[in-house]
Amino acid sequence: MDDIDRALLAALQADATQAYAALGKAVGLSAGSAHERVRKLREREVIRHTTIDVDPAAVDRGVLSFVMLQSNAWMGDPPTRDALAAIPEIQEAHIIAGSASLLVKIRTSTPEQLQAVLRRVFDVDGVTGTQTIIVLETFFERPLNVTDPDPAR
Amino acid sequence: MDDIDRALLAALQADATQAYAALGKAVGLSAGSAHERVRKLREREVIRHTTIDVDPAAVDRGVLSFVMLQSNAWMGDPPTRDALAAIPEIQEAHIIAGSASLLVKIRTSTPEQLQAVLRRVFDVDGVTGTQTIIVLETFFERPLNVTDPDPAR
DNA sequence: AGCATCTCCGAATGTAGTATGGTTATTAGG
DNA sequence: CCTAATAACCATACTACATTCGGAGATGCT
Repeated sequence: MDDIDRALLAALQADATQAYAALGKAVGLSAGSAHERVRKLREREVIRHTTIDVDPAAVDRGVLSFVMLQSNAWMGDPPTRDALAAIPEIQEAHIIAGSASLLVKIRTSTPEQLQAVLRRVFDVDGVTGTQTIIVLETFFERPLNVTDPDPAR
Repeated sequence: MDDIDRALLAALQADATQAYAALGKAVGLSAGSAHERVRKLREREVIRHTTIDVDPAAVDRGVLSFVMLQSNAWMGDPPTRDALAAIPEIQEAHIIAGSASLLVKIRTSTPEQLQAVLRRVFDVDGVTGTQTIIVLETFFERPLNVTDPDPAR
């Protein structure tokens, strides 16, 4: 994992459809060598998937919200994860420190649909309350930064 | 945007490297027709990018947190967006309704680095306070659901 | 210094992306 | 209901790229 690998990751984050010849040119390698490095990055699972970024509004998921869940028990076990994963509108779920215990990211078509999802969330074992944060506008959502050095090391 | 388009989106979300022949087979079309549909989805920008999913821990961004920012003025303007976008550790930034006014998603190598980022956030014009949510464990982060019908319509 | 390992390149082979033309299905209008 | 126009689909051909290979150079370890 050197600077070339990081440059390859950044280039692929920006556009994963480009040819290895172009990729190699961008980092100063031949197409074959670029290919070999990318293959290894996939093998090591530094690159986990190749995927597409879909416009939420175009598929009727224009309403974004974050919901913090209070609970009366430890929620870090598989049954809770599976119950949340079964709700398709939930895009992310995290266990958090602090007064709440879970944070989920939800995308729905309308606020009414959000209400329907919250009803399902309340049915998850252990959930005793919710606090909803409605997003009015998204400034940006971008790939994880891979190039910036870490000043601490 | 019919069921076939949605199936194509779902298949590409799962694996954007697969050949059009396989893609067509998955949705019941020839390779050429699948290609044509995907081309149009890109043209319409339903598909915004093709990108890779990088393991945060592998690039030293293993610490995830969400931070809510209080402010003493309206923060929905470009200067605020640009100031936040200039901080590479910030992966998402949203304007939210409620007592805070912004929510940002931050990935750092360590809690100490998070502290350094928060210092930079405080220097953004208008920011009067922060509330930090540390993520202990991520249950899942997955692509936007594109297949489930919306029961409301 | 010597050996092993790794990374690179350039050329080959095979596979997949892309463009084309003709056919069928779908829709709109008379 | 019938016709015309449009759009979607398929099969084929062509081009470009991914992938593999052998060999050369660099790097690091003993």
